[in-house]
Amino acid sequence: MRYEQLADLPCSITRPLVVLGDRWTLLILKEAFAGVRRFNAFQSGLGIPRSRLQDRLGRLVDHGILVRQQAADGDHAEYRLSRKGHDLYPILMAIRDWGDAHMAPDGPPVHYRHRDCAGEARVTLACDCCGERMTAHDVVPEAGPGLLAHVDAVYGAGVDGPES
Amino acid sequence: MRYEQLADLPCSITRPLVVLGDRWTLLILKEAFAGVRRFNAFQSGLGIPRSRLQDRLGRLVDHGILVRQQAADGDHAEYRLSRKGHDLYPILMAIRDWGDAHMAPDGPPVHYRHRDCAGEARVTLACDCCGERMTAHDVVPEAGPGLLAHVDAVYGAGVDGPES
DNA sequence: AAAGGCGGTCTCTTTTCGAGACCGACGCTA
DNA sequence: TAGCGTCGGTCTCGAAAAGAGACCGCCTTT
Repeated sequence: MRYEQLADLPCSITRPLVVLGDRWTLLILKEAFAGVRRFNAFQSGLGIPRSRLQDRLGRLVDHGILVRQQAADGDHAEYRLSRKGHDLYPILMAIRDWGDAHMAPDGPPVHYRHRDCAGEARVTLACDCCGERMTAHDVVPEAGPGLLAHVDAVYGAGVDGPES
Repeated sequence: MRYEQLADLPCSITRPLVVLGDRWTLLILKEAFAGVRRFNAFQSGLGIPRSRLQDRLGRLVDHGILVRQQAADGDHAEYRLSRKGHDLYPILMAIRDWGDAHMAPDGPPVHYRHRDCAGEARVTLACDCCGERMTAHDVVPEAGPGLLAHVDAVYGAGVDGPES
């Protein structure tokens, strides 16, 4: 039970990872972005055990990342990305960038091209104010409102901190 | 043994995930980017079992993501990010962006500010040719050199495909 | 000599995973 | 209408991984 408690920490990296950080979840989402929607297609595409897939799809639906519905034409089930799930795409592209750079000795297996353009999709880290490109060295962490709310919730609002 | 075999697939999302896709690995790296270098600091910072931490640090060192060395001043061990490890930062920032957007009801717990600037670090997906911002809908996958090399390796070079 | 910090190991129990059989519902087709 | 294939989904069971916590040798400090 210790691991799940990490989701309560006031950290926007930790909280998603409690949901996404396991063997299969991000691979399932990768398939979803590739257009896969059906249970059996996920299963055969990844080789994931059926019971595991069932569990992971359920969790993603519970978190509002996938939406389960009946297909319009037939009557089989469909798992589609919600808006929230769709927003995960930059994460997968960031992983791909790293994979292309460090785990693809023969060059990228797949180009992710811009529709009707010679270019390719790339993830960049930049300042949303001045637009300058950034690396980890340029980043300074600073407490935000979510942290203060967390402190209030844990130690009670109206006090300065855990001194009592 | 099935899961590890995914690392052989010609996919730059799958291959990194076989290394990074488990409960703790990305959390350990998050700590590393926060400046943590010592075994006990990782352990107490995350609450990870010591044996688990030992295993994960070893794997990250094996993959050249962390480098283990003796500290300059004292004689304790130090785990530092290599260049390859440093390049993982956009992945963590992409996760954070999503966490801030979808799992931080009270606002971001932490701002990741640009040094000496009011702005904040943001991940964006854009075309490396025309610079236009992109989403999953704008991306068209296309076979790259790594895929062809993989086909050659599996089916033998000099043939057109798996027809033999 | 005692105490405490360090990275690291070992053991034991619980949890999760993997493989594959199995299920009912539905749609074909003979 | 009986047989067959496909669909999403469930169940069982042995194997692998995770969690906890004690334990270790080494070193420094007191």
